[in-house]
Amino acid sequence: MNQPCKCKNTSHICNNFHNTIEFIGRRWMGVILYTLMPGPKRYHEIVASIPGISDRLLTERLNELVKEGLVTKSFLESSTKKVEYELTPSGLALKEVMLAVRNWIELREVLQNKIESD
Amino acid sequence: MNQPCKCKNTSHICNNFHNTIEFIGRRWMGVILYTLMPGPKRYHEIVASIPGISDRLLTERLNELVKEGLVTKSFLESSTKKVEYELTPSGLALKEVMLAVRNWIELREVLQNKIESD
DNA sequence: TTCAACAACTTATTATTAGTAAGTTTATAA
DNA sequence: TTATAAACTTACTAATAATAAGTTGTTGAA
Repeated sequence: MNQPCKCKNTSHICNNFHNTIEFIGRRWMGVILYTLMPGPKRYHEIVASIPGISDRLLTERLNELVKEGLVTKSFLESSTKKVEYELTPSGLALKEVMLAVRNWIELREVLQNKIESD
Repeated sequence: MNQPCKCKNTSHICNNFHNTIEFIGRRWMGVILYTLMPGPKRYHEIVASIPGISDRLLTERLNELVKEGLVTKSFLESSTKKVEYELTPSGLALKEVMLAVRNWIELREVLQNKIESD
């Protein structure tokens, strides 16, 4: 996804930032990462915890996450039909971003209410 | 975008979280917000600081931001053809999220290099 | 032991979103 | 007064996502 950053000497926006925020903002990506935060999950467990997601998109998003090194896929019990997905250290490190988003949601509610009551 | 959060009593993922992370992750949204962080900008200044963005999409994203109360649009000098876009307090509060994303990018580089050299 | 249901996809088709290009309107500058 | 620029708007094409159905191996009950 990203190259080593060379943004020190330009006035433009860092491409890594651009790529990253749109990558984790792709449809379902955020919630997939979020459900994996507590620990590894199997495919159908992810489906169960994300109402509305289609299996096609889930497969696609999980593949992208594996490709980017944020998630690992492992086969359980030497079976090709039992898989488990788990966040890598890089993936787990996104927790800070998730928390920042959650904090913002709460902060925003406060700010909007304040404005309405002015 | 969001409703008051009722997630305390469900095992599912918060819809506000889902909506929010995909809203700020829509194409160009992140970089538009990022360029507005230092202060208000005129339309053509935003175009100039985001290489590759089309004016159609920029207009669309700015309208969405205004609608969500993250940006205000004001007309300068009683002219209909000079506009300025500025972050609201809610919009500005997204800075924490942006910083978390930037931190993650750096952290990830460290983690990936560490893994490669193992 | 076979038949049904499940896990984890894959393929095909339709709908939504984004990108490109050209046109519009008011304002300013030469 | 004519040209250029600012800030859109419209029309059309390309890319991405959603829906629905089909595939392949696995497990579990009758």
